Amino acid sequence: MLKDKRKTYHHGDLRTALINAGLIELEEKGLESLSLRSIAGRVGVSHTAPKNHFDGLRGLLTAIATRGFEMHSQEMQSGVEDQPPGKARLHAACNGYVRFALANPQLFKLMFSRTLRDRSNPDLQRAAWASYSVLRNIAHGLDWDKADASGGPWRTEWMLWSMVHGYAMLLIEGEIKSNEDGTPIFEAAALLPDFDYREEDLASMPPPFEGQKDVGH
Amino acid sequence: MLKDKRKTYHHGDLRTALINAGLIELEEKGLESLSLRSIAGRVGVSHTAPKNHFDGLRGLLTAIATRGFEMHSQEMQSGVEDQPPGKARLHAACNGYVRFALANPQLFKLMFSRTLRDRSNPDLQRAAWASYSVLRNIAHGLDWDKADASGGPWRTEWMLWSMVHGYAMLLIEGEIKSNEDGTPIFEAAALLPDFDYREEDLASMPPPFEGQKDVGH
DNA sequence: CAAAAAAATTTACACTGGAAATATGAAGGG
DNA sequence: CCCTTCATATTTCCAGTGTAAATTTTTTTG
Repeated sequence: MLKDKRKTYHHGDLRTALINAGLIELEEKGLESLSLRSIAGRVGVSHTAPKNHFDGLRGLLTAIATRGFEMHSQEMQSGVEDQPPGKARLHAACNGYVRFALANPQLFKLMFSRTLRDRSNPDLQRAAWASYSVLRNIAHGLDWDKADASGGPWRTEWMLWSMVHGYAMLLIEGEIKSNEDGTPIFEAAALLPDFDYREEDLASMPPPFEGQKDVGH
Repeated sequence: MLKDKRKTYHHGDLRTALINAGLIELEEKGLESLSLRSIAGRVGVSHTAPKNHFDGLRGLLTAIATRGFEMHSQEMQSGVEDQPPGKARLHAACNGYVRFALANPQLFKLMFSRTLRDRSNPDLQRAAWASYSVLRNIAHGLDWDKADASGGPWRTEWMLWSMVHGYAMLLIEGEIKSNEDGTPIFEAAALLPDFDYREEDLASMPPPFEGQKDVGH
């Protein structure tokens, strides 16, 4: 009765236990020195036990990254829903993007590391796309000063994404200095150009990266 | 006479040989699977030989990153000098920033990895500052639509840096898709807001991150 | 030419992730 | 109830990794 795992299996729900332990170890030890053995050890199983649930370390990292994208989506979405449609939501989404990165720096870096995770994993792709869509859906209504000029509709969302992602990265890596409590000196939204905002339909938007229709590169 | 190393030392200039070999191995094997032993092996020395010239793997990576920032500066500077002062130079610098990152993705990631290099190294700091200064000096003349509003003078340069850095990162990691030849679909400059440009003096600008005066955090 | 210092090697150690064979325990069928 | 089957976890082993200490080799210095 001490250990009440309600699972029917051998030892319990090792899969999610490993992901949870991985999330903790990740921020504790850092992405670089994270080890499969220490994650397994934290759960109390041998270092080869994860093999039954994940395709090696890479597979576990992929699952952790997937969880990360789900958290990322939620962090942005929660801030967005409080705000009225328009510029306020855009600002909330951008601030949420950066807030998540600063709260989970190692996880954030893992999520965007091409080599450490398995990008062909469908769950990961779904979660990553959902996360990006929060930003994308809000960005679509924007009418940007140069929007009619050179490029297709991707230009505005890539510009937004680049800005907010770069700001998060530079803050995490300590290149841009932040307040003593870790919060950025400028909110992400303070770096944005002063967009005009207009509502439009979302129909004719192509995907911004290899996701959805384009799944599997 | 076959091996004409004009150095007076024991085996030659092992220090720069290791850096050069490291640069090659880095892009060949990738930042994650780079190994001190394989770098040393490529030069033809034992894996503990680097100890005499660098403070462990971290020291070698720091030296490689330093070299990277020097290359980065040059890549931006070369593009800038051809252009007339003003917006053209800004665009050239931004394009150079991203061009370098795409040409040396692993090196670029190393340069901005807080944990892999030793940020307290003075040579690294100097080189990183010089690289950033190219962008910074050009950014200073910009009068941005919200420049008078919330923040100090850092806001414009951080916005520029974030945008261009994020774009580079997302391209490198394959999140934003590029042309078949690897070049980006949009030049970095095409993502910039339409700045007004005015000349001003550079006197009252505080440093944008822990560099220069602030050396050593 | 000898002493001192620098540079590189050898050896050993504590780690890592992965593969293969083995043990454990739960589920399903007679 | 027992027996088989199969998923799960462990044990053992292996090729790597970076680092430290002692040792050898070479260069520089006096």
